[in-house]
Amino acid sequence: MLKQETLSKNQKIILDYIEKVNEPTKAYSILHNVQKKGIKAPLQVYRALDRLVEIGKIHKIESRNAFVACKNSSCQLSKATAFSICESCEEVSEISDNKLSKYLKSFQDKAGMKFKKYNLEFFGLCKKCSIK
Amino acid sequence: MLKQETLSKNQKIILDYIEKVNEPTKAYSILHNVQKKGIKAPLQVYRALDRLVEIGKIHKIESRNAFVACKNSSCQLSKATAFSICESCEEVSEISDNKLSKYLKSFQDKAGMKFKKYNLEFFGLCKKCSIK
DNA sequence: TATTTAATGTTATATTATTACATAGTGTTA
DNA sequence: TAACACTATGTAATAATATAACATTAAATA
Ligand SMILES: [Zn+2]
Ligand SMILES: [Zn+2]
Ligand SMILES: [Zn+2]
Ligand SMILES: [Zn+2]
Repeated sequence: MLKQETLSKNQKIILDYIEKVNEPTKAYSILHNVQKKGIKAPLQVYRALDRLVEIGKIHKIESRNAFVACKNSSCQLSKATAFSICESCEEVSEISDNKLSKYLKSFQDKAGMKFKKYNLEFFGLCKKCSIK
Repeated sequence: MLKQETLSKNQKIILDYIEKVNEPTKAYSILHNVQKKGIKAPLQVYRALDRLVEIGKIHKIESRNAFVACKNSSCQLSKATAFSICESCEEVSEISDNKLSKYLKSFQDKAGMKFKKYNLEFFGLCKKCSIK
């Protein structure tokens, strides 16, 4: 049985906002920007974020404590994510590379640990920032 | 010219503690445990942590906001890190796999971004937790 | 309907991290 | 030595991120 696909009111409001801004967004910035829609407390934001991450609609950029909408048809429910992050302008893009994801999904730990998920973050300078 | 190798007093105290506990440790837990050594404020801990990360003596586990000592001869100064994390017991180990690091170091982004650093975190169940 | 599961609302609080400013040590060089 | 730069330190206050606890409501399902 699949996880529910229909979003609740708060979940919709928050996903809409994240998709609209189209760049990494932080929880409290989301909160400030959706207060006019009736969302008043951090917890309402964090609960929606948790759920949206769980169903793969958004991802958390761990090194930045920020959230982005998934650009990659929901990444098999958030199990395999990779991002490039510009250390100058903080632009983030989701990497969609079949070879890379195959390689990582099948990566076998020496200690025999079985992996269910991974998150990879690359850091560097984006094209714009590297010519500056 | 290489970054300075000699650690300051606070840096030594904090690195010693992290190496001793030998598991992911959080900043405020470090603070509580080194107060008897004269470290009184969060900032003293965070400053030392920043420096130790910079010189590759420790790494930050981004998804856990925790720090571990490097097990891998300093990871070329923190530029290329990979960890496995057990979602049940929270055990973390640093992955040392030549093929993996070669593959990731040479990974070429489609947008032409040049990477200088990466961090990879795998999640799953460790051996102990998977037989439970 | 009765039950249970998911979502919401609200207040308070915990946890993680930084700003700002003052001071002290260390090495370099004029 | 004096002036300077640089690194590290000390301290207080506060910002930013995230969760606990508890009450209520809505939706799903048996
Ligand atoms: Zn995705
Ligand atoms: Zn950039
Ligand atoms: Zn290392
Ligand atoms: Zn485990």
